[in-house]
Amino acid sequence: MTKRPGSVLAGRRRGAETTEAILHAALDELSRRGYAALTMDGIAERAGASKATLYRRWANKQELLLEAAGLVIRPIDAPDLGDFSAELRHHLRARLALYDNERGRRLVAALIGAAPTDPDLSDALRHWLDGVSASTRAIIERGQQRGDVRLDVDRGTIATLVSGPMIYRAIVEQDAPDADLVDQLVALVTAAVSPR
Amino acid sequence: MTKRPGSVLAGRRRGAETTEAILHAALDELSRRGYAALTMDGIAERAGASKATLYRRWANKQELLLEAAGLVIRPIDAPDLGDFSAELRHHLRARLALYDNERGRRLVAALIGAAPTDPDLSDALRHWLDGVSASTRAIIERGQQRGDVRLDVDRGTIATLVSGPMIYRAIVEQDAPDADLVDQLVALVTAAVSPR
Amino acid sequence: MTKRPGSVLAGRRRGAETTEAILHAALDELSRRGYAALTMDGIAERAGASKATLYRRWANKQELLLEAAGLVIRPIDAPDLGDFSAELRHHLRARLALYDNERGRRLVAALIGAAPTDPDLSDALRHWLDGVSASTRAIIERGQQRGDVRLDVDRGTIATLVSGPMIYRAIVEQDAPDADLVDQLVALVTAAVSPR
Amino acid sequence: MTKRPGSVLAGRRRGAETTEAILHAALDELSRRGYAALTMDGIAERAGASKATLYRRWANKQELLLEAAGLVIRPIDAPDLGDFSAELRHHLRARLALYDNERGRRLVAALIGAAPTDPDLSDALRHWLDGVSASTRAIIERGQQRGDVRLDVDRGTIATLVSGPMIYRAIVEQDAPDADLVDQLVALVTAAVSPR
DNA sequence: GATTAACCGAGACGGTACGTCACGTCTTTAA
DNA sequence: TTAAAGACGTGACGTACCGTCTCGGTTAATC
Repeated sequence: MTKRPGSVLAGRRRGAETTEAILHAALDELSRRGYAALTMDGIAERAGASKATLYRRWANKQELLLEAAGLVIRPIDAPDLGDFSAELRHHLRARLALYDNERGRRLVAALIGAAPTDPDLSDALRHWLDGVSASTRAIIERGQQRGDVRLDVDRGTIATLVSGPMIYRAIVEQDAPDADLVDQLVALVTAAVSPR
Repeated sequence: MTKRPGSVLAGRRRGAETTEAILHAALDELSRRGYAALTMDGIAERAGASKATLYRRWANKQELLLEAAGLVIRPIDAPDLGDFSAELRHHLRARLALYDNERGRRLVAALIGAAPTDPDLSDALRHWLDGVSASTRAIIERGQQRGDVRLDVDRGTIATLVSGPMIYRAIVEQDAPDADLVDQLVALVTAAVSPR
Repeated sequence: MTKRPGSVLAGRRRGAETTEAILHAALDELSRRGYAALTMDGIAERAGASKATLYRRWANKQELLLEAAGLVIRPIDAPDLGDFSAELRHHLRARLALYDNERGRRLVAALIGAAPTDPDLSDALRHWLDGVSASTRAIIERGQQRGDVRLDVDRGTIATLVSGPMIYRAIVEQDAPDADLVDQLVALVTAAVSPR
Repeated sequence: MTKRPGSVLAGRRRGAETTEAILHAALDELSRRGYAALTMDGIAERAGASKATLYRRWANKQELLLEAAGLVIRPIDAPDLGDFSAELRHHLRARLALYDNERGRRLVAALIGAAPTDPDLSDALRHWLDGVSASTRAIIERGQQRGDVRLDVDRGTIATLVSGPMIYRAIVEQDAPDADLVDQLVALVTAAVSPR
């Protein structure tokens, strides 16, 4: 019997592992069977969890997917390398990792496809996006401070200009963007924004 | 018992008006209630048709949506205007119509989101895409023949470079791309591809 | 031009062969695939006719089935043989033909099963029944006139008494009533109704 | 992830009240609207349950109806009363309850009508039948042991002889068999099977 | 022999019920 | 207290059959 109410760690406590197992199960199901076949029952079964546990942690399917996506879609840094072209190339190459596998592409496609319908998803997508865009804008800004980049270019547009083709290649053309695309992109943008 | 014709043209013909009513009902529902709320029953009811009639024409929801999308997503021409920048600007501005309303953006987002899962949708998307890309490539080719555009630029990459930001703005940033974006895009690309 | 509205009979006549083909197709389908699988489309196809032709002749499925049943369920005569037992035996043996095959049993079962729901069917069933019952009652009446049968027996009850077990064996026990059952039935009834 | 019990008794139990509500709803619908108008949606709605719940318990409409029928069609006892005629009369009168209302007659008619098509239904019908027949045979056997009934009568045939007219009156003639029919039946059978 | 009206096969159509499946909620038992 | 198991209401899916309706084309009675 010996009830021990004072004990802080009463009850279960295994929560973190379960959460991770569920998130990975979700990503597994996504890459194996595709977005359309993603079901909460399927994720629960693969995770060895119960559906109630899923709903205890996330309000609905979208929220779970969103957090799972966060495991894959990580912020990408943009270190100061002293040269605009080098920085941009470095940054864009770092982005390739997300798209070089079917799972990543499916994940991003799913987010984009569902976003116009789901406000939460939409917000999250926009937030992730802002981060990515911020890196690019920072690179441009440093370039402008250095004198590598003309002062009259619009940083937001340039950010859109480099992000667009990456996602377009990955999601619409459904092919992995590669170093070659990055290089051409860097060359074109560099030519366009260089002073004179 | 009469002679058995077995002819190809026997029996009542499918009503073209019904088909159109259904397709428009689908687009209506899409723009009013969003992709997630799209139901075959809903479309049938709005069209004044029966669900059986829908399934007589299309094997499933995706196929119907696909054809409905075809009504909105039309090929965009790229006439010869004698000048690279002018042609590109004209072409990109023509594309804006698709994205300047919620319905068009939702439609394209839905297609992109569902494509990685559905092979038919994927094919259709790719086909539409090829058409759009072909227009852009033709503009670049004419520019190269005129001498407006350097000969060493990769036409496919340029096509991706201009298509990407348009869709990115519309679908990911969820905002209508406007004449301003087009102008900046044209300026940047022109600067990048101009000889010397 | 010469419009002649007065003319009553002009135009093609309905084909008797088609009607028969349809009725036989219905019976075919019934014996092959059972009542539950009976569909108007199926009957039409087997008959090489069109559904419209079926509905031109019969208002609905029940009516068609009813007429088809009439081909199988024929009135059974009860000739005067000069002896009550002989007449009853003769009559009941004549009834066996309807039940000695799966089709007949299914048909009667279908009629009986559907009758409580469908008033028309119910009427038709009752009409057929009255005929059968009338034969039995006539046999009993002749027996009473001859002195073979007691005058105080209720003819209707005796009719029910002999009809009941036949149908019961066929439809409920789902077995063909045979000469043996008839003989036992005749013996029992004869014993029960004989004078003294 | 916790220990996986895999135990047989885990999870929410099926509500017995729900099951009963559904069965009664089915019988309600049957007696109110008839067999042909019986729909799973209708039953679900009347029971305040969902269609999914119906299909969780029964594989299809037939199986549900079958179990519902079991609530109405109960085994009928045949106690030893020391006298053949009295026992037979008692037993047959007990059977009247099933047929003295529209619902019971419709139910039995539906079972009989559908049985030739559906093997499960057929088995169930036969099983119920065997029970009823067994009671009658037991009555006859006791009669034979007492000397009330001749030893050379076939018990099975007598059982058919008394069951047949009851059902015939109820289902084919579509009228409630009453005490009068029972009395006449008893009188006739007694006369037929009495020694001498 | 030409006209013409009804017939015919094919099959589309609006309805309605079927049986399935996933969502998100809930209850039960065990740890 | 937290978990797995799984029942539950809801509502969409895609299928099947009913009885009705066009559509061309055929056939037989009347002119």
